[in-house]
Amino acid sequence: MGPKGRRRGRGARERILSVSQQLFREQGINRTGMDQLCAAAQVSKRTAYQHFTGKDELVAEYLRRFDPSVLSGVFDRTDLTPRERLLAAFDIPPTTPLCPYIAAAVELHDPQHPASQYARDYKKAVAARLADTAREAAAADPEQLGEQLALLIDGAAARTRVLNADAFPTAAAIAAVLIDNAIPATASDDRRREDVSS
Amino acid sequence: MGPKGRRRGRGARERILSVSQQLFREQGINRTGMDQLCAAAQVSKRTAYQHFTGKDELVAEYLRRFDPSVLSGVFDRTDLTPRERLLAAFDIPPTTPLCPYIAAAVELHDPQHPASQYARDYKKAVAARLADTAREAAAADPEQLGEQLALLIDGAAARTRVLNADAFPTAAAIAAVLIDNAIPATASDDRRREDVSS
DNA sequence: TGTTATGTACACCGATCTGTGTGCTTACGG
DNA sequence: CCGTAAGCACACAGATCGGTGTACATAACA
Repeated sequence: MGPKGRRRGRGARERILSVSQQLFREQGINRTGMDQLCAAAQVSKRTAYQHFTGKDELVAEYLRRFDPSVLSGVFDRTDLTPRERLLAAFDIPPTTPLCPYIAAAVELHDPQHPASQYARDYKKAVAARLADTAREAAAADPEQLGEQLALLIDGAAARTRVLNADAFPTAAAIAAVLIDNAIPATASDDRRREDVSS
Repeated sequence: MGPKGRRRGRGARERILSVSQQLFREQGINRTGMDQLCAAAQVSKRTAYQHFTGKDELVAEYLRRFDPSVLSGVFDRTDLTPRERLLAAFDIPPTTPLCPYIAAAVELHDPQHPASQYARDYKKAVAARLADTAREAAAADPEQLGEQLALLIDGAAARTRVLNADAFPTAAAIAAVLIDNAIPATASDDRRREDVSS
């Protein structure tokens, strides 16, 4: 239990979760078998099932490893004004096949599945964070703006997947309109970055 | 080939496609086996594979049976002004588990799959129809508005699925803002239906 | 009457899936 | 040095999957 023993594979559990990030995103959850996953993680199947009671638990745990990079990565940028932070949420699609939460909800197809429940919680949390930031930016109705921006993000993610083309710029354009409409022009930052290209 | 013979099951093909609509939507594509599907359609598996070369073809064909009810159902309403038609596209979520095109793209997970390709075509067609209607409504940039509204619809669909709560009202609110911004107030119809409740 | 589609019933194939059972190896801790 | 625990290799169970092969039944048309 303590941080004593255990050296063999230097953290089989970590390796399993690590390759889960890769394989579940690249191939999908259903199309990634435990055999392949364990082989890629250089872990025996027996060991995997000693760390996770089943694939369901593994999938749920896999989903819980995204917040730090995505969610916090945007909202913790103190160098940006709240208004800029809201827009920055649409600049994160460098190599995103599809929001894994949406993918999991669709693939598992069971709202009661632990992973589906977590996906729901996560989406609510993102909307809440957006609402908080909107409130910081002195938006008229922060909750509504947060929910609207969250919908835009999901729409861009889904549409990017189906069309195989980046839909985030479109979403960002809508977001700009909504933000301008919701935040009074007398707000703290009305300095524009129009001509400050590059 | 001709419309002559064939009486046994009175259209096995139709029954197969009919239950596909139900089962693929209720249970998902991957979780619906051909055995179950054929049993529900009261069709022998052998017959099914004489009508469709494989499940892939069946899935693709299954997706092609939605346009009439959804797409045309909204755009062909001549009783509405173009502006109202754009908004009416967000009033169609009576019993929609999830847009089947998004679901298929995620579940099949192969952009080259016939069904995925059709999903792409369909989404483009919807955006084009929205753009046409936007042009009818004298929008400033019809293509952009069409793409934006399409994104809102997809966002509402995805979010409804993940959160298990209807997200179309939020999308409709955004749509109203975008439409008001894009269509000059001097357009043909500036009659409001604010107080005309029920 | 007989031919030809069309469909049925049902066993069956090989592949793949999640999950176990079993015995062997390795490394650390006393 | 020896016990213990973590891990490995590997076969295997049981289920389900997509898809086929085979033999038989029915109905329309000649």
